[in-house]
Amino acid sequence: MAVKSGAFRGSAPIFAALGDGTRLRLVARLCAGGPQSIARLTAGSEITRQAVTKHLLVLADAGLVRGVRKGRESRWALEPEQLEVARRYLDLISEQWTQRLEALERHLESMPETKARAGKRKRSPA
Amino acid sequence: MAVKSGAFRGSAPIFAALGDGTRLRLVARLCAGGPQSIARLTAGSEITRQAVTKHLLVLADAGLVRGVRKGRESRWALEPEQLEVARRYLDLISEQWTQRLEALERHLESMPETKARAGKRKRSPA
DNA sequence: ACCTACAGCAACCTACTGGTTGCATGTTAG
DNA sequence: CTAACATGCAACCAGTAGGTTGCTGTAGGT
Repeated sequence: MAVKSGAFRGSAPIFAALGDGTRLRLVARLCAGGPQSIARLTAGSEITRQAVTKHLLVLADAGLVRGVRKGRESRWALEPEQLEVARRYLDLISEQWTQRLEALERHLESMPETKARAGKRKRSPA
Repeated sequence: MAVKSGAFRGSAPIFAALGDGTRLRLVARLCAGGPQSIARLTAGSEITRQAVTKHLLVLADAGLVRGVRKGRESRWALEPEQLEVARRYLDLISEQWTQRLEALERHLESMPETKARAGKRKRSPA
């Protein structure tokens, strides 16, 4: 319920931004190496500087990253807030799922005699 | 470092699968409503049954969901393991980022006199 | 002043993605 | 047996995504 009501509205673009190997690598690099210029991020990568730029723009669009022009280079840094949003969303789903399981278990335990349909019980009660 | 070494190898496809609004809605529905048939998942959705099927297949490909044919219908259920993988990945990145920040702070505090470059100090030491 | 490195912009190409329609197949209820 | 239902499979289509090349602009070093 709670999961359906709006919390996820903004989450999909974040996941989509993280859903590309190259971009995920960029995020990891920015996380491990701190704010870096495009040229530095391109070095060691298999792709072109322009491709890196595009990916950074996608990440920025999702709010995962932010870049400021500093002199002749532009430094890009991780912006952890949206990352937290995604994390919270996954937490929410996980939690809701386990709640479902527990509720189901309780339900099954509360009516072993109600209809006494053999084969559906978890613990055969002697 | 740790974030670069392999942990993310399988994460990108998971994020990619979650990176679509329709699919995210499906996940939410499966989470809130439990295992359901395709027809039931299609009801209330704007798209075709076939589209739903395709999305389910994508989710299944990422290991997020699993479906078994039961009679004339096939019941699809959430598979929370891969969800956990994604969650752990985000945890890892977040943690690593805060560690970076703390290390940076310690570093700045440990050398206010080393070179004494004015304007970079956090607390002007009188 | 000049050369070089860093970056932005635009056009273009290929492949994949989300979605559709149409038809075939298996299953359950009468 | 037959009708209605739930799926599966295949072809097809438009739009977008990832990537490239080429050119322009601008900031720094010497």
